[in-house]
Amino acid sequence: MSVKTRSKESPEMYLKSIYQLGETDDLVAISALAAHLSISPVSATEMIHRMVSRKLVQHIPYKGIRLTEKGRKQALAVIRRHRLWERFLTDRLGLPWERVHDVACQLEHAAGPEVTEALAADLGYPRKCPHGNPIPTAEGEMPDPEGINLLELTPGEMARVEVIQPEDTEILEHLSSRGLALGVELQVIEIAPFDGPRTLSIGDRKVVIGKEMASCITVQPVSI
Amino acid sequence: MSVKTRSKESPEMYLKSIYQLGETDDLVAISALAAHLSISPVSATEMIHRMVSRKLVQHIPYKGIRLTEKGRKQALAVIRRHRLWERFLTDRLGLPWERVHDVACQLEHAAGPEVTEALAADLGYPRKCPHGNPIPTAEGEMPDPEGINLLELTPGEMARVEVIQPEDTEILEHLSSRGLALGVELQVIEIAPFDGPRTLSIGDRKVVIGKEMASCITVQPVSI
DNA sequence: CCTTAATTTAAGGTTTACCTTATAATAATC
DNA sequence: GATTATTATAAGGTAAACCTTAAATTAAGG
Repeated sequence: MSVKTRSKESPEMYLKSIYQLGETDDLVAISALAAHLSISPVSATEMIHRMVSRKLVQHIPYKGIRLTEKGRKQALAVIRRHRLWERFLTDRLGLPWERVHDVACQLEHAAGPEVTEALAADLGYPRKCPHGNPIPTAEGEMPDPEGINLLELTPGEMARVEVIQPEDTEILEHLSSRGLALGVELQVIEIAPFDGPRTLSIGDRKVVIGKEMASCITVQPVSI
Repeated sequence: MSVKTRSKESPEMYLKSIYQLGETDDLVAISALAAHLSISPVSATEMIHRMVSRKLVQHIPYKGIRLTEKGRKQALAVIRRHRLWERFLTDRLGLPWERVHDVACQLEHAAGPEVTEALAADLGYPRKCPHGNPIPTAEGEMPDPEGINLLELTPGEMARVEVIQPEDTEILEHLSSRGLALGVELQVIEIAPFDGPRTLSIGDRKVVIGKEMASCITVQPVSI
């Protein structure tokens, strides 16, 4: 038996965040990272220094940070565990997909490769998490995401929901309550002037969602 | 997103230990607790103070400690989660029972009641962990253990293995490699003089195990 | 009763991961 | 080139859990 405080947890959160933020920008600003993790930039800088000394990230002062290959591998391992646990929670335990993120955040730090791969096997090697995000492979590769942003659709176009990005349960429940879910087919009815809120047709109802929200949804256009 | 260090982990380990040690003795010596957790008695005392202020344990100076009702409930909740995860790891992921304890130790801290009960349901509300220990109920009751200690058997008696207590993987693999496993039937062939090592007949082989080891095994006598 | 052993308290230290406030350095823009 | 905003560093603090060493207290046995 041993107690010892788990020290890998925080760095793993950082790795995940840096990876995610790094998908859009090559160099991630520490201030952006701090905001994403809801911590002060000073604390983030401190931690980055520790992670630099562990060769997990590369820091270009006044420019930003970037994962090293080692850091990238670790980040993908954490993301893999996270998304596999999410699948487990929905597929095996029947929890609603809107609510599995937070639990998976706890579980993701507690499972070595042996358990992770056994879990993946049990789940039938799923390729996507319940929100539609691709699950990194055991070899540390992130499959290319498919689809386009909902914002890119023009009125009249139809599409199938591929990814619902937000991690916040409240937001997801909001979207879910309006019929938005993975695989659902929708049609853009109208875009308010000046690139404003979208009016969508989902099933037999009309739903209006703001630009902010719409940008978090990835879709696959389908021919009418 | 939030980082913040998980502070419930250590107290939960203490609760588990105190519960386990409290099964044999009403009052648990802090030194015994410290030894069980591999920490210094001074550190243990410190933590006990914190737990007393949270009304989890009762401390009678120079005598020992005891769980309060609140502490007992929490301890049983942790043990329930632990044993359910163990069952999950063996039953669903196919990991060997000798090796699931450590992983379960990580998972036990990461699951609220919702997840725990969904897990219990998925597993079919098992009543015992893979080592034969009873799983506390969701209501916070610990089922009475059945069986007697292997030490109590006399030569010639036959019995079925009910519980294999040790948590150490090495020890468990040692026992496993000699054919000892839950449900296995054995017969006591001989007890060395002065209450010494036992020679057991398991299947078609003879196995000698020391008193220490034997005391960790609970059996159910079966008529010949 | 007195000594020994166990227990507790005190004092000071460590690590991790956070915080704030303030100053210094750099980048970007006017 | 000077100003502004961002970024970094410095300094000092907090909290949880651990550590050691040393002194004080209490229990228990001869």
